[in-house]
Amino acid sequence: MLYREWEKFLKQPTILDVADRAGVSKSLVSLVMREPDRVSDASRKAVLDAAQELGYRPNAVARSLVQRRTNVIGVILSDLHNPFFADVADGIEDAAFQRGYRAMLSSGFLDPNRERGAIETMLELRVDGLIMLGSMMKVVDIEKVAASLPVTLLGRHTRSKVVDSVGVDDSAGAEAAVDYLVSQGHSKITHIHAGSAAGSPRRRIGYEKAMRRHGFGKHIRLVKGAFTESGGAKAMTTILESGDLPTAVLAPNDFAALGAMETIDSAGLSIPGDISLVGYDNLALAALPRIGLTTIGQPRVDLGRDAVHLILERLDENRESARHLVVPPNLVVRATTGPPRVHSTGL
Amino acid sequence: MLYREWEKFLKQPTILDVADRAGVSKSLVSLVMREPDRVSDASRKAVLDAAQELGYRPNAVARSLVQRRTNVIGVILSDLHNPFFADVADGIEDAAFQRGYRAMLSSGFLDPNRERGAIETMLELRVDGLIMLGSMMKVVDIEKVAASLPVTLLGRHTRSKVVDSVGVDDSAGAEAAVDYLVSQGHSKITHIHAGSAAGSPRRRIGYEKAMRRHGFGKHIRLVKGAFTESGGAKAMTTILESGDLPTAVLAPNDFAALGAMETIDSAGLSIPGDISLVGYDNLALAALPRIGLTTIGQPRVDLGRDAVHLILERLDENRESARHLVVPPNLVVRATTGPPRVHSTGL
DNA sequence: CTAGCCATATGGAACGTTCCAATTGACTAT
DNA sequence: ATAGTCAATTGGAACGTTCCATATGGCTAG
Repeated sequence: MLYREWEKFLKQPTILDVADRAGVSKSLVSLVMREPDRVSDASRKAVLDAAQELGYRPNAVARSLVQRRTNVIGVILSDLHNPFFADVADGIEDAAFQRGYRAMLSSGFLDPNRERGAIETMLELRVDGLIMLGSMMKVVDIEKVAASLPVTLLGRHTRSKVVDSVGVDDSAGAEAAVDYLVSQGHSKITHIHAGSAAGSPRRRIGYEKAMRRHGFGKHIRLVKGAFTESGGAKAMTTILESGDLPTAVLAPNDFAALGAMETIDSAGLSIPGDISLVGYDNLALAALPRIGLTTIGQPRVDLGRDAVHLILERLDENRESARHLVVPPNLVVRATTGPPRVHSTGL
Repeated sequence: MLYREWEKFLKQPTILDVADRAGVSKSLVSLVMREPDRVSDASRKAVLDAAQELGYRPNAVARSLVQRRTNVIGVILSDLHNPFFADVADGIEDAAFQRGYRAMLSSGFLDPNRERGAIETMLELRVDGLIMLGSMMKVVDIEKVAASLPVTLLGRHTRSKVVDSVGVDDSAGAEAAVDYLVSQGHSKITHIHAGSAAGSPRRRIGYEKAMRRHGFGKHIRLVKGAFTESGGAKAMTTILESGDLPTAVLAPNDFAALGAMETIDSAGLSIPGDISLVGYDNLALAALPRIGLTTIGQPRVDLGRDAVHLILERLDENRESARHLVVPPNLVVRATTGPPRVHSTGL
């Protein structure tokens, strides 16, 4: 038993040890592990018993080497702290597991260089596919990676011919928000946008489109902010100082909405009494007491599942051409929206 | 070039391809990759150039097989969504990377069975060490795992002789909270606890100890809640309905504090005017506008770093006996605490 | 009694590295 | 000239699996 006592951890038993003890060949043991049905009852029992007694555990490293396949899907999260990514990662792990794969997560630390390093590690580890959540890298660089393995870009849109993508229809989300506000009686709806940051342009387009569709083109008003709390706060300050108050504000995401909320609060105005506020992303914090932010939700777990399926289509079904999936978002109504005060209901 | 066109992805070049092209032996190539200094300048350049031209990337799977070491540390997060774990994971990835290791994250989905499965996968993958963040499993089961590799338990205390642990001094944190409240003039401080849930007993002990130390033993009051928002809300309701209001409440964690906050709000009482409130954990949400929760912070990144070091001590320095690290927490003062109203300042 | 078949089981090569003992050859000291 | 030294390099044996072509042996049909 302790025949190698000088080793800190006992040498793990191999398939050969099991074969010896069971009195069969290593090939048979291997077969029992992979396709138990193809083996006679007696052998199967002998092997299984021996494996049990020795505490044998297949060595995935050796298996991967000969199979040239690790059954691992690499996932690079640009930011571990983003709760949106955490949800998506859950969906990924789940879907991967059900198809016999494992997910290996790694953080990109919001830094393209560290992200690049994380990818390099994944490639050395020979993961079978790569899912990038909110990557900070340039698409051309990602396309180079896609020469070695299937890559899916999640949460970013692309028309690439080699990397797949799955994203949310940001335009539709913004439209839904405007539609809802209009249904509540709003017409003076201002949009804080985040410039050309990922996702923002499409949200802006949806906003403008919906405003025009409702005949409120003249009320379109865009204020530059950012995807951050302070970006939202500054933009809101600009709006308040302009003196021309809208009855509703559509923020580019929940963080910005939070900043706007703070600004409105400290100006002594009420939400939604004076101004209705809508965020985007439906982060967990949007549901917190005292916050209760109306926002646009994204089917996160579905996104994860879809990303895995895209990888597996290339791996197991030999798909060659890129696919780009777009899933629709949904509106989540909470406490920061309501009808505008009567005197401003227009008409 | 496309000599294997039928393959979806080009066969990756191996060390042999590089050796051929550089006109040297495979052993030399291997040496260049590992210890470039031991090779003549000419050979080094030839090999590096050849590798570059072929796009060679070392195969970590093959290397791991022969070295019987993967240079990967497995990390099981009981819950990906817990922002506390995300911070710690950051610290782990960072520290591991600096020591030449990679971290492989996996979620336990808050379910002991799935956690068990995640461990099994890690073991098959032959990770070199395992860090468990907030594990839901029994310590005896984890100790069995520790027979195969070094295991560090993080965020849970244990006296185990085989698994290491690193945790926060929960008792000291609760003491610090009480000390601060007393310094503000409070004496009627009530503690909502979470029964025997991980961490709660120590926090309660710290509370009681500090209360006695200040001579407020008679004001010790414990109300059973839980580590959840609803748990905090219910406990707070109990307190309010008792009619005997404390001037300050120490919640078992931030979520519970949030629930308590909601209850106090809807009772029409003010924070901190009527009741000061202290949480525990310093989650990101504690810093949000409108929330501004005073709470006990934990040095998360340090925790991660320490956990990695514990693993590496066993791996690289042959430590045999278990170590249990305890790091001190720190108080973060925000808006939910202040002096009690004058009429209740006691004396 | 022989041929053929089928289910079951086997040995050896391969996967892409690292490790180690052994080889080479230039140079130095005698 | 000869032996010794040293740096640089090499070939072959591992590592623990899977895969594949082949062997074994009992059974059935002629």
